[in-house]
Parts: sequence; structure tokens; C-alpha cells
Amino acid sequence: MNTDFLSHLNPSQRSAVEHYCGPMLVVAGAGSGKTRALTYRIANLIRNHGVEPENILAVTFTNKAAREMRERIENIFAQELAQEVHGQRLDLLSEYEQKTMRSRVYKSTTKPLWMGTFHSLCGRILRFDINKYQDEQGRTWKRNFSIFDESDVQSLVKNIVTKQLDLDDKKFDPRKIRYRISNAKNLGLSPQDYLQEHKSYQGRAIAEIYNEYQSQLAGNNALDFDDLILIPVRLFQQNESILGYWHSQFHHILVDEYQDTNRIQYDLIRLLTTNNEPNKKAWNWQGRSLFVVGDADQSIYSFRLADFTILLDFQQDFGDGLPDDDTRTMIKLEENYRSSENILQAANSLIDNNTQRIDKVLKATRGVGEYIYLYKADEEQLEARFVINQIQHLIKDNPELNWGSCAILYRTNAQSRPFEDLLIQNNIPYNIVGGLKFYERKEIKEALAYLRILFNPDDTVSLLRIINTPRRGIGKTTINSLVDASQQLGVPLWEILSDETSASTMSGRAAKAVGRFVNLIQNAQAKLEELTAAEILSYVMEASGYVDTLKQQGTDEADNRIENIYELYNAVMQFQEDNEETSLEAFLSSAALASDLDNLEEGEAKVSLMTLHSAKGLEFPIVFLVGVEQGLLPHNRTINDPLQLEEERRLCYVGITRAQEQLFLTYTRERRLWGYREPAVASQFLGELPEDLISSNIPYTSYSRRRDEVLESPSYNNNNNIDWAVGDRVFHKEFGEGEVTHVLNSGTKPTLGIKFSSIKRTKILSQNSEMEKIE
DNA sequence: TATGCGCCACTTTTT
DNA sequence: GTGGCGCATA
Repeated sequence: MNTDFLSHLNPSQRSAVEHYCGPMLVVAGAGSGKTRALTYRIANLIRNHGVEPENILAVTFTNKAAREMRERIENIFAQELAQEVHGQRLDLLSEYEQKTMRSRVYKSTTKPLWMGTFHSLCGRILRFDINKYQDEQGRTWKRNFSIFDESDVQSLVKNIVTKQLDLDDKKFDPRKIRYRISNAKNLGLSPQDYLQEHKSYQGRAIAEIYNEYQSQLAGNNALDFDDLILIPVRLFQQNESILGYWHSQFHHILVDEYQDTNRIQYDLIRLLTTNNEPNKKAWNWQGRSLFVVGDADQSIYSFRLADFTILLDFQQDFGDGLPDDDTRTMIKLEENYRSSENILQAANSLIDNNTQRIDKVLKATRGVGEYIYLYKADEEQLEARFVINQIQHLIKDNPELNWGSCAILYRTNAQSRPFEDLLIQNNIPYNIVGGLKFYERKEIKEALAYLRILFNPDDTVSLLRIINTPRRGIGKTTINSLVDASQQLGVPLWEILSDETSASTMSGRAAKAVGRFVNLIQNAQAKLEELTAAEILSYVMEASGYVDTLKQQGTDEADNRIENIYELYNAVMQFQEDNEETSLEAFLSSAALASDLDNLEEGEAKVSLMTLHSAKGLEFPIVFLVGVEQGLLPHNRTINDPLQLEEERRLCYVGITRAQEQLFLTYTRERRLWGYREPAVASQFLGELPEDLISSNIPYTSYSRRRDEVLESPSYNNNNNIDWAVGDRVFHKEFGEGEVTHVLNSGTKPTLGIKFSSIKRTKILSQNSEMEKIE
């Protein structure tokens, strides 16, 4: 049995990876190699325990994480296959041979793995079994269901509140109601359950809205994100044999970011693991495991009901429940391989202020590193200017860095604007995550609406979106009478449209227009079997006149839309290639769950901009954590709630621990909010960082001294021509003689680690006039 | 039926 | 400061 690929793991990682059967909790601090533990463990199960890939269920937090893990596993096996087949390292083979190796591994090993987010995996399960589900009110769904995105769902709720139930949308804010419904689903509550728990006037109204909302989803044969998880759980609870099937499908279950699971996700995992057997002693772990990885200090999703006590309870729920020193069902990974010691110390000392946590200290394995730089800007434009300048200079002076080494992290999406503006002005390539997402653009939503009704004609929301787009003479009056008819008959709108007798109820002109539209859709539907998803898209975009109409407009905006349609086409092609899967169904499922993060390509030389939430799980050599102010981080809405404040602190902790080499923290004196200038105050979290790790002595500063000064080349410190080397002797005015132990050259001024005999320890100092080199 | 204007809420974080 | 929505108007 070959275990070479395990040789570069540390002992704790290795015991995590080699864990075979039974429950296991891996408490993995930031940067401690948890993704590596997960991927290697999967490889090890397949390779050394003969587990079939299709019997492994691995839950990741994002699609991107799933894709990366898949790639890593593919690599491990492709390497091996190359040795086996060619007796050579993979990278020494021709490009064609490398591709062949990878493709073979993909088919045999990584494709059959059940790996993805809770939502995508549950979506897959429902494509098999949703037709066997019926809710308490008898609502049912078919296997070609649509997945509604947040904006579809918002307008549904709004419509119910204002139009159907005629409630005051001031008192019943559709956004808040939608949030309540989502929360209810994440707790596993049906409309009836919700009513049981909320008997007030408001509670009854919300239960009614929720109930109507479910009916409309069912009427559209559609689900929202939360249903994707709720429905499998309900189905498993109500149908023993279906649960039994999936329980025996998944022998080994792995969950990443376990601290951010919520109640319903926990229920799902518990059901699949235990086959709904309540008696812990009766669980059969033979050939089976539950392996979860997480870090309570990085729990940052309580707003979507993530509950890190689920992680804290793992030992009682599934494990042996023994104290930390004796347990055989928990492993701690505390060695950090990511960040310099200064950064880790800052992170440790910040998170120590939280009361809700297991005590854990990240141990550094890398050098001390540089100071953490703290910068106060006059206002947000200058904050951005500072950051962009630092980036430019860092890249210029350090050949090992490129634009992709740098990330700008912030609390709210709205903070990205000034950074983007300057990046564009300076021709710096960048990638922004969040904001207006590709799949939320009007033309993309419309193109997808066409595809969705081909696959699921009951999807009336999509149907209405495009029934008269581009304009084809089906006006409001016509639509209204058709919708009325469908509601009276309790039949999907499409059935009314496509029913020949309904033509007689319309005016001749309207009937003709509707007839042409129905033909268009039916012709496309007839091609579903023979054409690939990409071909269908281009067929529909042409046959409907969608692209032609845009072309005729000739405006920049229209051109832009056409480009986006082509980009969508490319995305479909890419999807088909990556997944060796050309069905429309597969593409639609993936598009509905695609997130902006998925576009973030690793290895691209672009500056990354994103929120702290999006940055979870990522790492960058240089990190700028910006807007570290009271009101932003911690956010205004959390300041009065101690528990929420602790979550903000964890968020800050996540931000700090993304940095490998260098961390910059910035805040402003004054910030523009809704057009008003407001004074800003430094975040309370800054006061919780050890002062001796932080320097305001910024490497490149000359440009920002005066507000109106234009961006220009920096003035370099003339004192930087000393070549420092480890072992040099130093005389320092305060500490006396010492020896240089570390030299770090990423700024203009070297940062030195110096061991002073007077104080018997190493101090980290930026080179300054206080010190002299002794020749 | 299409356009244009004015009002409002918007900024917590996301699968 | 701005985008979406609803209403009024041609």
C-alpha cells in the first residue's frame, strides 16, 4: 500500500487523514491545512481503503471550494496514474498525455464523488426523489423543478403581501417577511409549525404569507434555496425507505466549515449518518464515518442561522464525549502554515476578547514577519489612494509579488466603489466578488428564463418575464386575462397559453401573437433531446429575436447586453467542457446556485476585492483590511448586542488571518454615507491588538500627506541603503547591542528581528535612526 | 403601449 | 448618490 502522498503531513494532520471509520471532529484553526486534510483523507479512503467515490459525500461551503478540492484530488491520482502508465512524473508528460491522465481520473474518481455545497448536493438528491415528496398541505413538485433566486422570491413575497393579502407593506416589509420565512425553513418549520410558535397577529399573518408563498412555489414547480435542504430532510423523515437508500449510498460523510452549519443542515447530516436511529449505541459505524472540520472562531454566518454550538456539541452528539486529553474522536490542528507570527499574534490576541469560544491558540510555524501597518486616512477616497499606492509600490519593489498577491477586504459591499475607481484609473487588473452578479443582470435573467420554461413550463415567473420580451404584441390586458384564467382554473399559465381553445377567448391579433410565442417555445422544446444546452441557448436567442432586437437598438447599453449574452454562451460551453455534461437540466441547476466567488480564478494576476464573508477560506500574501471603524467593523447594527459583537470580532479575525506576509489595517477620519460626511471613529478592535506589533510608520507615505496632491512616485527613505544580513551586529540607543536574526525587505525600510542581550529576547523593529550597524 | 419623471429606500454579511 | 418602481402622460 502506497502512502507516499501522506509523508508531508504533520502528525495531527496525518491522524486526521488516516482516520477511517466512526465519528471524528477536526478542530482546525485558520491556515492549519484543513483543506489539505480533507482532500488527502478522501484520496486515502479511495486509495487505501478501497472506498468507491460515489459512496463519499463531501460538503463544502462554496462551489469554488468544491471545485478546488476536486482538482487537488484529481492531481493526486493523476500523478499516480502517470507513474503507473508512463513511469514518469505527470508534469513531464506531453500536454496531451497530461490531459488524458486527468480525464481518466475525472471519469473514474472525481466525477462520481458527491462533492459540493449543501445546496447543490441536496438539489441533486431532489432531482431523483422530489416527486415522492408531499408536504403537509399536499403540495407536490416534479423533478424538473426550477430554483428561484433571491430576486424571484422577493417579488413573489411582495406580490403576496401587497396584492393578494392586501396588507400594508410598511407594517409587513416584504424583505423582512422573506427573511422570517427563510429563518423558519432553516429551523425546519413548516407554515403550520410557524403558526404554532407565533400566535400573535403578526405571527399569524406571516404564517399565512409563508403558506401562500409555498403554494405559489409549488404552482411554479419551483423551490427557493432553503427548500433545497428542507425538503430532503422532510422527505427523509417521512419516508424510511428513501432515507435508507441514501443512508446506504453515503458511507463516508465529510463536512467542511462545520461551525457554519445551521439546524436544518445538521438534521440532514444526522439523518444520513444515523439512518434516523435515535439510540447512539445502535449506530453502526462499520465501513462508515462522519468527519467534520471547523473552527468556532471563524463562525460568521449566524444571520443565516448558522450555529456554532452544533460544532461544540459534536463530541456529545456523535463522538465519545470524553475530555480533550482522552478523546479519540477529536483532533486539533493548531499549527498555522499561512501567516507570519506577528499576524497570528494579532489575531490570537483579538479573538481572546471573545467569551464564546474554546480556548485555542494558533501556533506560528513561519518567521516573525513585518509589522502590521495601521493607516488613518482623511476620508474614503484617500483611504483608497493609500491602498492602491501601497499595492503599486509593493509590486514594483518585490518581483515575487504580482497583482494577484493583493486583496482588499471590507465589511460591506458598498465600500468597494472608491477602490474600484482608482484601480480602473491606474489600469490595475482586479476581480471583484459580489455587487451586481452576472446571473442577476436583466438580459441574463431573461435568457435563463427562456431556458427555464423549456425545461419547466410550469415556471410562470420565468414565463411572465419573457412572454413579451422582446415585444411581440402580447400586451398587459391579454396577459392579465390569461393569468386570471389560469388562477381560476388552478392550472399553470403555460397550459392556458398552449391550450387551443383559449385562443377563442382572445382578440384575433392577441391570439396570433400568443400562438406565435407558443410555437416558438414548443419548437425549442422539441429540440431539447437532440441539442446541447449551448445549442439550445443560441437557438432560442435567435428564434425569439432577442439578440436581433438588441442589435437594432444600437446603443452602448444594448451592445453591452449582447456581449453578456455571448458571455453566457461561453459559460454554458465552459460548463459542458468541465463537467462532460451537455444537458440543459445540469446547466440550469448549476447556474441557479452559481455565486460570484466562482469567477475568482486562482493564479490570475488580479487584485481581489471582496467582503470579509467572501474571503473565508482564502489566503493572500498581502491583505488590506479597510474601513476598520466603529459602525462598519463592528457594524452599526451589531454594536448593542454582545453576541453579535463577538461575531463581528470573528469576522475581523477571519480578515486578519487571510494574510500571509503583510497586513495593512486602514480607517478614516471622516466617511461619506448616503451623501453626508460623517466623522468616523477607529474600530474598538484596533485597541485589542498588541501595540508592539503595529506600526504607523508606513513604508510609502509621501503622496498622501496633502489632500490635493496627485498620485506620484514615492520619495524613498534615503536611509535604506544599508544591506542587512542575518548575523549582523547592531547598536540600538535604547536596547544596546544585539544580533540580527531576521531581515524582511518588503517595504522601503527593512524590518529587522534583533536579539538583544540586554533584554534577552528578540524585538521586531523597523530600521530607524535609533539603530546603527556595527561593522 | 412606451416613456419619463419623481419618489423612495437603499448599505450587513450569502448558498 | 442611485437604481428600481409606480404613476401620469402622449
